[in-house]
Formats: sequence, C-alpha cells, structure tokens
Amino acid sequence: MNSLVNQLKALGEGNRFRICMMLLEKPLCVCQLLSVLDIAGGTLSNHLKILKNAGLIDQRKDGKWIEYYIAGDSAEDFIRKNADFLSDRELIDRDLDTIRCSDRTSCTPSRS
Amino acid sequence: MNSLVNQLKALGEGNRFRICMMLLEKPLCVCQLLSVLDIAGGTLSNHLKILKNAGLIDQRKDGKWIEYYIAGDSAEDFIRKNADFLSDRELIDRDLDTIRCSDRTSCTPSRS
DNA sequence: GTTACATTTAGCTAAATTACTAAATATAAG
DNA sequence: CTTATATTTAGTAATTTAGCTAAATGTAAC
Repeated sequence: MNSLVNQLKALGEGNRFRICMMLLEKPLCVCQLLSVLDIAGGTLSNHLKILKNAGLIDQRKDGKWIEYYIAGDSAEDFIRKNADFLSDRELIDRDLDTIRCSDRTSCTPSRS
Repeated sequence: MNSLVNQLKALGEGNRFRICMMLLEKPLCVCQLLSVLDIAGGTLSNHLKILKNAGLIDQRKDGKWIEYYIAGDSAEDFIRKNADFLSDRELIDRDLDTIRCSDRTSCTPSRS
C-alpha cells in the first residue's frame, strides 16, 4: 500500500505531473526539463529524486547529460492510466513544444 | 489538469486512500470510518472535506448520520483504476473487517 | 590539470498539511 | 425543551513540502 500511496503522492504535484507527462513522450535530460518548468535547478533535482524514489522514473548517463525516463512498464502503465483522466491535454502539448536545447548545444542551467 | 492533480493528491495520503478503499466497498457514516482509522474526529472531517473538494466522494444524510460515498462513475473509475495497482489487498480487507457499529446503535465519536 | 557546463546537495524560508483539542452546530429521542 | 449523540468548525502546534540560492560534485573538452 505504501508504495502505491507514494506514487500517487509523487504524481499529485503539478510540476512532477508535468515532468511525467513529458517523459511519457520521450526521455529528457535535466536541462531540457528545466527549459520548460519555471523552477530552479535545485528544485527540479529534488522533484526528480522524489519521482525516482517512488519508482516512477529512472536515470541514465548520456555523455555530458543525465537522461531521465519512465522507470518501466508498470510505472508507465500507472502514469498512463492516470493521464487518461486528463481533460486538457492542451497544457501538456504546450509543455512539449517548449522543450529547448533538444540538440543539446547549450544547456546552461543558470536562472538569473 | 488541476483537477486531476488534485484528485491524485487527495488519494495520495494514507488515511484518505484507506477511506476511499472502504467507500468503494460500501457507503459509510463518519463514525464507522472513525472506528477504523486511528485519528481524531476533527481530522477525519477534514480529510473528508479534501476528498469531497477533489470530487471523489460526496455525502448524504441518513437519519442521525451522514453517509459518505464515492461521488460518481468517473470518481469510482479513477479510484478503482488506482486501486488495481495495489499489491497488498490484505491491509484493505483488514480495514473492512474493523468497521464497527454497522448497526449504528452506538457511534460515540469520543476518543479519549 | 584547468575551464566550462550539467547536475546534485545543503541549508534556509515560507507556505501548506496533518494532527490535536475544544467549542459549536445539528439532529433525534425522550 | 432537554439531553444525548453525530458531525463540523476553529484555533493551534508540529511536520512536511516546495521553493530559493549557493556550494559541491561530476564530466568533457581543451
């Protein structure tokens, strides 16, 4: 029970939900997520840790970057089933459009 | 999006999750829920309000009691789909066994 | 190795959340 | 109307959470 409640709690926060929706589309590095979300790098890192502890996402090295992805079939299933209840898909699509530095040339995490 | 995230957040708390699991079985009054959960009446009342605001449950009068129930088909669907991910069904069953005063003869809410 | 960039950790604050108790309200029964 | 029971509201304390900035760490490229 605990692990399910933890997953629900992890997904039940706006920014973390958005992260999962984006990762459902494709794996992304921290700086790409950062280009969409209006939060500081440290905050994002913390959200990623919470999602990872809940078993919803995982990470792997990709050269200079760390790529995050949905942890596995059961995590994907869990997230997808909940995403089904989403009425305004529009917001998610807007997020996906906003992903920057997909060529990964300049991923400065600085946020004035 | 907001409403879905709110529902996830509402369900993503241990006591509220247990409440929903029990109500999935059958409508229950506050004192019955109270007989299972180890929290004070005021606290329970607050949890019920959160679940109700999220649109997951609703209430109706039943004589002296207030009966809570899953709000409707879509709420039931949402809760059931998430309950599917539950591995240890045992804990829920234990809760259901613990419901007291189902005859509603003595539902004192006092908790020393 | 030094520099530059990417990410995480640490330490902090403000806001939100969960919990309690006690008081208030509502209803039913006598 | 009074009493007993059921539920909610209010006020408060403790805990957790989300956010920030700055420092630390890791990695790549020069």
